[in-house]
Amino acid sequence: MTTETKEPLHIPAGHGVAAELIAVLVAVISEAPHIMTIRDARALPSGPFESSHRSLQSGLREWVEQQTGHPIGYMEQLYTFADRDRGEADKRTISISYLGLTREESRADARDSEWRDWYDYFPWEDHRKGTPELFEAVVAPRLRQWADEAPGKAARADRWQRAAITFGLDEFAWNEELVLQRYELLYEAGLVTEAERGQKPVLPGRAMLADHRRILATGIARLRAKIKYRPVVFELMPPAFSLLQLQRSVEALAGRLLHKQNFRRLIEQQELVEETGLSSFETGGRPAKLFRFRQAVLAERAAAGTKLPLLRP
Amino acid sequence: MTTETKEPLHIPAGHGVAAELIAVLVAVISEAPHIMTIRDARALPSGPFESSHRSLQSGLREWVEQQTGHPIGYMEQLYTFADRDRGEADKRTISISYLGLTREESRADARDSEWRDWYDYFPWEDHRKGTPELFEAVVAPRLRQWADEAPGKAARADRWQRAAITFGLDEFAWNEELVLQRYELLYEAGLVTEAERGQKPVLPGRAMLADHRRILATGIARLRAKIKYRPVVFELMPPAFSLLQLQRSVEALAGRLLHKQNFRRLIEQQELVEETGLSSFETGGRPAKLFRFRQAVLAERAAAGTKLPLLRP
DNA sequence: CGCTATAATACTCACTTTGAGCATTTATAG
DNA sequence: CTATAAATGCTCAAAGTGAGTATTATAGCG
Repeated sequence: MTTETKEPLHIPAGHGVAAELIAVLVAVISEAPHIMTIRDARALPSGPFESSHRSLQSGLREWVEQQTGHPIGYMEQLYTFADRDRGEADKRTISISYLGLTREESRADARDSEWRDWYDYFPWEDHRKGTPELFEAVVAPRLRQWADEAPGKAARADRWQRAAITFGLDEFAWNEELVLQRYELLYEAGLVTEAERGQKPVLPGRAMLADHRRILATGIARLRAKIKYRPVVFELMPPAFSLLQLQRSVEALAGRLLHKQNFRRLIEQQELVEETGLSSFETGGRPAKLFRFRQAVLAERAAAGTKLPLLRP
Repeated sequence: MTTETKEPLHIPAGHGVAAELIAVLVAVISEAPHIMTIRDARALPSGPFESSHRSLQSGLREWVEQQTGHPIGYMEQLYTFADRDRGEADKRTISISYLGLTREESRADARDSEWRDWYDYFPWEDHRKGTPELFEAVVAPRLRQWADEAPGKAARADRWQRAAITFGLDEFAWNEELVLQRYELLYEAGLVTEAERGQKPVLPGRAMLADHRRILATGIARLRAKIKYRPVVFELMPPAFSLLQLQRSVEALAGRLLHKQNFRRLIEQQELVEETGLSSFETGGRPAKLFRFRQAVLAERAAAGTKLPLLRP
């Protein structure tokens, strides 16, 4: 939808800026969440926005296909930010990031691109086997130390509260959605590599070029939030799947385990899936019925139900 | 948080693009939702992103203050899009839009800027007095007509279903969050002015320059969604307020009426507010206790509760 | 062939959260 | 003193959730 305007709203600025497109492309591969990477798994697929591109989305699709040989299915915009420090002095770069979901097709196109488990970059985000030992051993003590370094009692308490909330320490419950807040706090505390160039990282977890790891954190956070109120997981599933497979995928993304029976009840009562009539005999137990996603829900359920106490009409 | 990179990820594109910042600045004035406008209320505050700006956000703040004399409190990014059709041939414009919330201070700075009720632009969005007559009279019949114009039976049914869902026709319930979808559908159906330049609009509602009305729709939709799970309304309230005032503000934004007792229960059990000890005797009834927002919740409640059936640890 | 391990699937039950509404209290304006 | 307008309190049923227990269907094995 575009509108021509006879009178431009602004005189275009003299210098202009460079625009860059960046993709967080996600697939679930053997029950683990993966992202597409390039440059020895240290960067996300990206490239400049050019005048030949029809739109931001299509520009990004072109870059990703060119760099990874992999097409994107579902896409949504993540965030746009401007960097002061890169490139020429007077030239700013604007980066527009997108979240993309796809089914892995194992087209081993190489081209310096590869799928990587996203927990390689954020080991502290996987709580499927309970709270990682990392927490007791490193995260909590180091954050405590960082909090104690603050000048002033109030500032120390404040730092510790922030740490406790975002990492689920003390009485606070773990909240899997706070991926970005956690990364930024670790960055601020100097515990991840991008922060201290050349120094040995305090925490395990692969670093990335520029702020790509931060963008990845943004993407993970968005996806973890979104699976709760929109049927996006299905973009990551094969055409037919068992309910346990579906559950494992959600668990992989959320980084936590779910209650099996209640998970089924949720899926069924929301009528998100329908039976294919097929079964899978591959698990060694009772065969699982295979389901497919009910495309109709995309139309029916335009949005989630309200949380406001509405008045009847 | 910025990271220097010795090797830039990409060689900046030769031509570059122009970047524009646009604000949807909201305030609630006498129980009606308002937005800040410029140019005879036909445009949103905006201006080019320049190399002197420290960041996108601060650039936008500068423009808005300059154009309207009004500072912004809370801000969040809305969406970024690229337009082909504006400006020079080889020069693209990237527009980055923000949602801003503020308390109106009635600083009548004029300067060609003014607060306008957002329902001036979207009369069909206000359902506080029930479904507007507009629906029976114009919206429904015109959408029916538009649906019937589609080639092929399937396409006709499809169009009508989309219309029914987004506008709450037939059996579908009204969903106040679908502001953008509704505007885009009306645009597609040729019922709003930006679409048919020079023609008389079929629907009432003030048009805007370029795609500013679409950006406004995006902002309203975001805000209507967000008030349900984040305490953002308080950014729009005075320091002390009664619960009914608070309710009226939410109703103004959502465009629907709420159940009074249940609304209070919600606010109270979530401990969003605390008593100030003061009362308001201005309403002619029993005096209302005045409350203030509990700043602490911003820290405590980092995010909403889960909707996934978690397994206990 | 019957036994065992592994899942899938079914059903239960207490508890919490909502939607809807009635009832009571405390003001102001005549 | 009375009518009116709110504010505030309280109840109750229905729906939604968390946490289990119980039953059914396969494959693999001795």
